[in-house]
Amino acid sequence: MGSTGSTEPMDLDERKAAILRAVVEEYVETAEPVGSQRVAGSRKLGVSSATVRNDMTVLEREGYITQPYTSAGRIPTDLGYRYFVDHFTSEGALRITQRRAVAEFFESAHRALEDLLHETSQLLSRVTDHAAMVVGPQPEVAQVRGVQLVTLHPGVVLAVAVLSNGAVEKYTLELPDVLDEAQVGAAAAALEGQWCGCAFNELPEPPPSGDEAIDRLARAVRAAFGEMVAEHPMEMLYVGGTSRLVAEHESFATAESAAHLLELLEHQVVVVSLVRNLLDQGVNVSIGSENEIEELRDCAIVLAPYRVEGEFAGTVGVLGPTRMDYRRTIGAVAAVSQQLGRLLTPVD
Amino acid sequence: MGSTGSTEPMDLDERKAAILRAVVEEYVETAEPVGSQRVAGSRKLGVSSATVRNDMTVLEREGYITQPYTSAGRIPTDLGYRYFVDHFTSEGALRITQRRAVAEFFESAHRALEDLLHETSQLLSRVTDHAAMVVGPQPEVAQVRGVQLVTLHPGVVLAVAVLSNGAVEKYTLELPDVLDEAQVGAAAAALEGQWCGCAFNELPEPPPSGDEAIDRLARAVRAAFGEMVAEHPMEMLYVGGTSRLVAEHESFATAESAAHLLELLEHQVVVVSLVRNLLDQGVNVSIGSENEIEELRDCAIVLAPYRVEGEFAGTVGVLGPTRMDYRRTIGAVAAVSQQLGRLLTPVD
DNA sequence: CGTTGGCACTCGGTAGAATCGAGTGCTAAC
DNA sequence: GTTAGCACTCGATTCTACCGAGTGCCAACG
Repeated sequence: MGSTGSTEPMDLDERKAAILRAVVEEYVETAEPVGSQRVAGSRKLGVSSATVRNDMTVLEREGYITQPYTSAGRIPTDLGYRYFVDHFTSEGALRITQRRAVAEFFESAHRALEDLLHETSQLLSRVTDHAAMVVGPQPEVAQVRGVQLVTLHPGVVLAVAVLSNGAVEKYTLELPDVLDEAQVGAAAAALEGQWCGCAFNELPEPPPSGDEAIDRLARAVRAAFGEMVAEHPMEMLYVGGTSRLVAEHESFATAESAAHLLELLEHQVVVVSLVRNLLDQGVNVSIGSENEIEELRDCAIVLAPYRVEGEFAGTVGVLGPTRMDYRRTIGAVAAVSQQLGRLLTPVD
Repeated sequence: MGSTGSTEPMDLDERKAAILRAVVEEYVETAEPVGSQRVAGSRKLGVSSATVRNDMTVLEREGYITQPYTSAGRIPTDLGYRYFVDHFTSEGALRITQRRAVAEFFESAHRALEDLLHETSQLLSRVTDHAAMVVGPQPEVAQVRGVQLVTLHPGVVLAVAVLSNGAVEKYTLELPDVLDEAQVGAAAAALEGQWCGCAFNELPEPPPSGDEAIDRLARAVRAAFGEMVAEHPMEMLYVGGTSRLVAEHESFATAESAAHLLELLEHQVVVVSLVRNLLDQGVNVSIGSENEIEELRDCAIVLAPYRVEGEFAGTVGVLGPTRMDYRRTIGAVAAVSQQLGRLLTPVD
């Protein structure tokens, strides 16, 4: 377990690592600064509290733990949590009840994609006791399977694209021309013919037909879809269990910070790109000050991508206080991401 | 103003009404129990604090105000707020800046329906400083304008219905049969032909074709859509500005209650039916204990339906503490509902 | 030299006492 | 019916004393 040998700066001798581990676990459980006695007593280290104290001063000097005020117990720093996550977290632990909850959920899951993802976020939140996020599959890489244009009112056309991942993209267009049904139908047929099988983020120019009004419509549709792809990172974001953020507020500095978090989570664009950035760097757990966003200074984020047919499809994750049970959380996030990917992979 | 004459139990003589009004306004502003001096002083009642005290004991006996403990100032009861809302709220007041914010928002609004409603909820939240809800147009009453069936994988078909209000309903079907493109297309054409123009909640039985597999698919689609309508009250709910709930937590008993509210707001079904119930009874403002739901005991709900082409289409509303500025809130909700309805009404 | 027991010291948290003051109810006079 | 005066109430604030978990350091020990 305690990795020995390497001269990496992030390395501690075995006993110090065990002490750090004890501090983290104890603090996560009790939310109170943990003293040397508690560590020496409840853990089978076989050393006295004085020895633990000595090691603790070293751990503090190295930045793994800190004391909230002189002569109080120690609490982990972000660096301490980081060490814990990197070293003591390999076997994700998950209570049986939780594991069963996840399994049951995915057994009986039978819904539209949006509902499924939404409820997945609630499941993950329930299992981890933290706020949960689910980023839906990227529609960009999905292929177009159908195009439909519907006249809602004269001069107003709704463009609908059905994608291979089950998502439906749509855009309401207001047109300069008023087209009759036949013209709209012709445009739809032309687009569908050309776009079926194409990736949604690379739609080719529609072929010119005889009719200028039809072509104008077709080009408008393409422009609208192109803009959708470009503008938003269009992945849908589902957030569940935000109430846990405020229930956890003991762990946060003020109630205000919880409010800030809630506000942050309402900005899909921000969250989606945050998640994407982290994952691009290969990060699965981001702790406190490792986050660049100020509001997340007291938070930890645990992410796991899910795969469909071997391809990266989306991400599930959790947002909670740095003082969280990382083993359980990581285990739960991993389990859910895996099951979700499995469920979304067509069976045949 | 102070309605005179009628023998309704809910009636107060003019001065008592003025005192009640002062208590509400003062308490809403300061969040502190208001005493007789403050009322006598800051208001031009022309009576002494002793007189105010006498009236206050009456108001308390009648249940309009209460004191949190002996010999403290008075705070309004739910009944007191109710009287205030019913009598002093007729002319909705709205600050110029807010009114402009609403106007600007709806000037530049150009989005898909979902995005629009979502952002409307955020607007309303910003303007009122409370959590805001927007219930989307009911898809049931909308007419079908297009039907499409798309084979996602062999044996898995996505059924899509485009509705006249711009909404798109979809359902993923898993089939016993594996159909080829021609068969799926035939089924889609049959359904589209028969359903176009029909209300989404009253889709007729598809006509039998020659092919049993096609008919099975068509019936499955109808069953799926029928189930969607029956199961959920399918109106989409958009909630914005939940962070205000916890920012307001001074007004709520505990931080827990804020957590409960957040959880409640995540259950679309509950909220939608709550809103519907209130509105069915012609209620626009529901205060504290008037709500049947326990969690809303400290909350007030302010609602306003919006109309499209004269028809009831949906609802916008606000959820905040009972201690809110009702005049401003009611004004804002009314303004937003009106503008939203106007925007959704086709121009020509 | 690493480990351990002993000990003086620190400092947040809690409990209790004293105080303050806004506000009330009541009574008597206007 | 209204008002001034007055004794009284009670939450909020401040101050004090005290407790005790926990530390850092030192001297002794194997």
